[in-house]
Amino acid sequence: MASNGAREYMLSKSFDAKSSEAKWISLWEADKLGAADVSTSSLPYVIMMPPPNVTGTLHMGHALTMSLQDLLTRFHRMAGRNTLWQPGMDHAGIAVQAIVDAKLDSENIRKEDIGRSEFLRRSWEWKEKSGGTITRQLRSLGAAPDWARERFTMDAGLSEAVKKVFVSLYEEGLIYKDKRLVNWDTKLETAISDLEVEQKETSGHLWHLRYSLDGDPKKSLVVATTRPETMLGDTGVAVHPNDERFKHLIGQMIRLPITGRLIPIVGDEHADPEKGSGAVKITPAHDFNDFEVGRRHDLPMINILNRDGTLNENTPKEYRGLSVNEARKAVLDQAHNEGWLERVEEHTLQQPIGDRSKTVVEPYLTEQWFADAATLAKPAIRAVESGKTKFVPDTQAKIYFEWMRNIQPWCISRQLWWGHQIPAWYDEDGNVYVAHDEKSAQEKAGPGVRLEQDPDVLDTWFSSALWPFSTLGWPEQTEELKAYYPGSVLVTGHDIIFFWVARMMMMGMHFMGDVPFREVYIHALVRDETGAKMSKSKGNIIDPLDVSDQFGTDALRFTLAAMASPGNDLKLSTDRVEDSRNFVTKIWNTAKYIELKQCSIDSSFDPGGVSHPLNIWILSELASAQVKIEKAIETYYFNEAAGALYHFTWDLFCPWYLEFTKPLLSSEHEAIVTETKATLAFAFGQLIHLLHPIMPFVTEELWAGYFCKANGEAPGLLGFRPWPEAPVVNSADATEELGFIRELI
RNA sequence: GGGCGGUUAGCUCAGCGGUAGAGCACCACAUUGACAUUGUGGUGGUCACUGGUUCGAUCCCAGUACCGCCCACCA
Repeated sequence: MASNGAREYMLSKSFDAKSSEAKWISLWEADKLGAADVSTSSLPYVIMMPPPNVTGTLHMGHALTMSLQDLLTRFHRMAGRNTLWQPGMDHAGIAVQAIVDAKLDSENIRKEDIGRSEFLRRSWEWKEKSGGTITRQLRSLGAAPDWARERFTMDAGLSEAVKKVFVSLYEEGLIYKDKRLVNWDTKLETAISDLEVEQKETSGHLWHLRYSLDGDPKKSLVVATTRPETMLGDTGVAVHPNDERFKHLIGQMIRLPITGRLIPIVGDEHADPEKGSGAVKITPAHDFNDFEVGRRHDLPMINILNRDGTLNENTPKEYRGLSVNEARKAVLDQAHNEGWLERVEEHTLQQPIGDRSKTVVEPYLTEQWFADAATLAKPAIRAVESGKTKFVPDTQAKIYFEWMRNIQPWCISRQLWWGHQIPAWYDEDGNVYVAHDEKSAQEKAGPGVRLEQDPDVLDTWFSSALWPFSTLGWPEQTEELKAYYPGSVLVTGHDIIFFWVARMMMMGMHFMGDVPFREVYIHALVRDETGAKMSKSKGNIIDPLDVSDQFGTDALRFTLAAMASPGNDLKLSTDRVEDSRNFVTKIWNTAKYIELKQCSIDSSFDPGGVSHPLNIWILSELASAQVKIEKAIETYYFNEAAGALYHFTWDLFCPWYLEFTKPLLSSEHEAIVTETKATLAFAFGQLIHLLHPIMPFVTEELWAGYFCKANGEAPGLLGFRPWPEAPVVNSADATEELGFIRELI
């Protein structure tokens, strides 16, 4: 090494995040940093990336979850594990269909006119474009999964898994067709699951309607309703069997206004004497409670709605084709004019809204495919009870249990085109043949029978539920499946415990006989400044790429890690990111100082042989910081790992140690100078390793830009290097001085 | 109605049985010294409230208030 002090700076004045990021992103990929090696014997470490939807762009929540997963993967890779971070994307059935629908709308094209195959072609086109955007964005967050293994939920292989699972569950009686009320999205014209319905508080009215008894128009009964238009489908009125006011009326008939239909008064405990008027109208085809009452009393079920939510041919002529709101007004007008509108009250109610379409959801009587979730849930519940899968933080397990123990049948069919078409065929008599493909369906049906495939597709979450094993090649018994199932940890937000975690647990237990992952780390949701969930429709998205452009990806990642304390949602402020950016700069300048002092890493450096108390001190502080960091990462206390790195660097290493090295390095004792230079280089080199999982870019840059060059080593990726041992120092001879230093600081 | 979480400095948040912490903001001082994307020092807190356990509680327990979220239901 040159010792004339005239050597030029190798490190630039400041860290240029943008160009550095571009460089390392492509180098990591070229050198296959993320590649899992199924043939190695080292212990696997597996994270299944929650596949982002192919819709739109990544948001701050993605930035958080991806940063944490990347951090974990990098840490465990350096620690010698055979890591697989499995990337991919989800076809997001409803979301994509809604987007393609909207584009068609804007071109004044009806999807029925272009047909299913053209619609699918356009959807794939969207997928290619949007999916490319997302993987680019993922890369720019520093994510280095095993890109060669990228999967899409509608890949041939994954579709194969979906068919296999459907057929097999059907044959086991765990998938069945049933005619019952489902939540119906009137805009997208499809069934959706309970989970896809949001309740939105709206102000409305409670209308009291007076119905006359048949044959005795002087006697009447008042019912209260928030939805008067549904009376066109009423088939009864219920009163509580013990309600003294009404019990004598049970069994009598009412002449329903407008339709003139005769409907019975029934006694049912659903009627709450305290609520409304005490008598409740029963619309079995358009209300979940009324459906049950209708079943108990064998009332007819009259569907009054078309698929688009307008009134159908089961209503009087003048009502047909009206929207629900128009029909409501018309019913009320008529009631007012005819004198049976008793009174009106203000009333707030929860209106069901489809989470994708943001339009009204109607309970709708249709035939749909259901999965027997209660049966599938049982082993999945036991797996968490017995600790085969652990939730972190463990309070999240309660939420899982609560839902799983009260789980309802899962409506898995959707009246969409984009998705996995249901592998069921019907003959002309409506008999159903569930089979892997048309050929085997034909075999089941017999020769010459005309078959038509079910036009519906499966709920997106049906294929996502298989992700932990379908991505590994299942149903083939691949090497990957053997090596990488079950996964180590699933990292996700609490908003999809029900949607996804629960269903992966069910499918994993059923088809693999084992849990899909040993731990579920539930991280915070990133919220906006008011604490509201960020969402496109609210327009409160903070784009992580903007933040990373402004402050650098390392700064963003460090901020997210520092804020990721378990259990709490986090409200992101750019002040914090700015501070992290300053931290990156601090690290950069530290490296420049070390370079200026011409320190270089000596691979034979032995921390135990260091004798100057200051050098012993910093190495022992480094060791204790390192232990903290390792423990914090292993227990998912990312905030503590980030905090320990920050504290060590900014409160100990820079202001104290670095400052003290200034006089030491001008010492006349060459041994002290040599030892101090070596310790500086060693400690900082080690620090770069410890920082790498959180801040991959600046650490790679420093490793290659200074440390490798200074040592004449071939620059290898820092990400491939082994996680260092914590230094062990021999402090026996310096106990007093160490005590003094610690006291001082 | 059921469940979960929160309440700590002006702001965003850590901490957690033994003189209350960070960053930002604010104030003062420093400056071509690795670093102005800086350094040093400072202002600022009945740790929501009320009881209890304890030698000692911001921390544990019980309750109250307010805030947020999830689930269910509302004629």
